[in-house]
Amino acid sequence: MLDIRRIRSEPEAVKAALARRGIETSDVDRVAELDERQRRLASERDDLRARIKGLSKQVGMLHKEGKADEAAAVQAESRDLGEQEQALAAEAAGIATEVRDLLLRIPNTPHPDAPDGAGEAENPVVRVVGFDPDGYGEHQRIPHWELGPRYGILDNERAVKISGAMFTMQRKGGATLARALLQYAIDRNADDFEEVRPPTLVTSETLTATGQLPKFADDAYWVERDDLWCIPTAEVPLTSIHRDEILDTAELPLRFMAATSCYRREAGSAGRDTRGMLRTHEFDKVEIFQYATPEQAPEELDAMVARAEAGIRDLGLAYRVIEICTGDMGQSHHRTFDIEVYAPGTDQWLEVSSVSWFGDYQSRRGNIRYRPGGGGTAMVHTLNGSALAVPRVWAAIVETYHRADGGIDVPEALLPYFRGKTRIA
RNA sequence: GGAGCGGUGGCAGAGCGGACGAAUGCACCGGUCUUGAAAACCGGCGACCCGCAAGGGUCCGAGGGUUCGAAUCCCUCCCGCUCCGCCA
Repeated sequence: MLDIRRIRSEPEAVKAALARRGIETSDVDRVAELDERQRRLASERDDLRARIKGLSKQVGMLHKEGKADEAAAVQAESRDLGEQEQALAAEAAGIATEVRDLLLRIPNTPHPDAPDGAGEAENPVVRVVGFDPDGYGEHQRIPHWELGPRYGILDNERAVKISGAMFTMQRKGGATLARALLQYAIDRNADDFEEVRPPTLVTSETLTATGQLPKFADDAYWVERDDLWCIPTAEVPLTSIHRDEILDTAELPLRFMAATSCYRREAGSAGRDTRGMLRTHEFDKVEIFQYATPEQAPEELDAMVARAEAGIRDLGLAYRVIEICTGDMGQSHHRTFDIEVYAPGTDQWLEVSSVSWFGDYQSRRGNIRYRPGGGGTAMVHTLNGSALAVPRVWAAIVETYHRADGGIDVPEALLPYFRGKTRIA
């Protein structure tokens, strides 16, 4: 959520920033106009309320002095004002709600350094690491959706029987691999991030704080009977850990990580990437997250990208880092870097991590504050990123580590999690 | 799910229709004293909105209602605790 004061004081700058996303910005004007009206009404209401308070005190005093008829006259006057006051209050409250509803739907402004672009195709590649297009053998050019069934480590036919399209099931070494990747990602970030096992069913308030609601309700699974939502990412519960709290500035940055299942309806992409593990309704991911001061945020963003990157690199996979351009950014994002792993069998760069700085967009929604020096409170900044999202890394490993003579090796970094085995299959 | 009790400032906790944004204690900040610290004493100390300011307003779990006036009374909901029921 953008700061209403910023919209008041520099509406044109806000609109210019939003326009870089290629979106229509008339809502900003609408908000400014409604806000102005709301404040005027609220101010009139405040004056009335102050008069009523004064009159009420008089009534109390007059009663004590035994002047009952004078008191009755004042009461009558106050009652009239009360009716006016209620009408004004109702109107102001209605407009305030309207302003908030609009604000919740206006996306974050991109960071000045975020690259301009109309969409995905214009995301600049920041660096490519470990990639040699000619460095792969024929045996590595087989997609994981063929290798998986061949070695009995991926059984999507039965997953579909159990849960329907776009659900997957790993078995044997494939299941071990999926779990090992989570453990691996947790272990290598445990130096700086507190491990959390958060709830994965959350309330609407929680899903609103991070930005999925109200605009993207169709993308999430909803448990209607209890009005709870399945999290699309651990970002959601982690961000709300300190919702409606004022954080101790000395403790910032405050870092958390969690391995959870993530649930996505993929409503807009039915029929796309339906094979294998490229796009699934349910998958596991280790998320790293932090609350930081605005001063700390830029370097923490770089540090989180470096962590996510190192996790992929140390698995022996080729990857590239891209920066997300203004036209491709998520609603809540201020600045974002993605890491894409190279999967030789499918011959694709697969997004396996997205690391973002949200500014105070989420913390304003969630009312998460700290006390900067010099008094008062301010919104903290939030940052998060996938340390490792399992399915696509799984796919890249299975394809990359397929041996010419058959079988799939365990990447060296994962050996500690394979109970002495050196083969996934 | 049923019954009972409860939700007040960073924490504990009083207030139960009128001058209450709210006693008191702890914590915290500043000062006096001290070589320094502790103790003691003095002072300060919630968040938010509008306003250049003076000042005004909102907030006692949330939302409605009663009243001239609600932290205080009534209703609904949410959360917590205790007991019962059910149950990995």
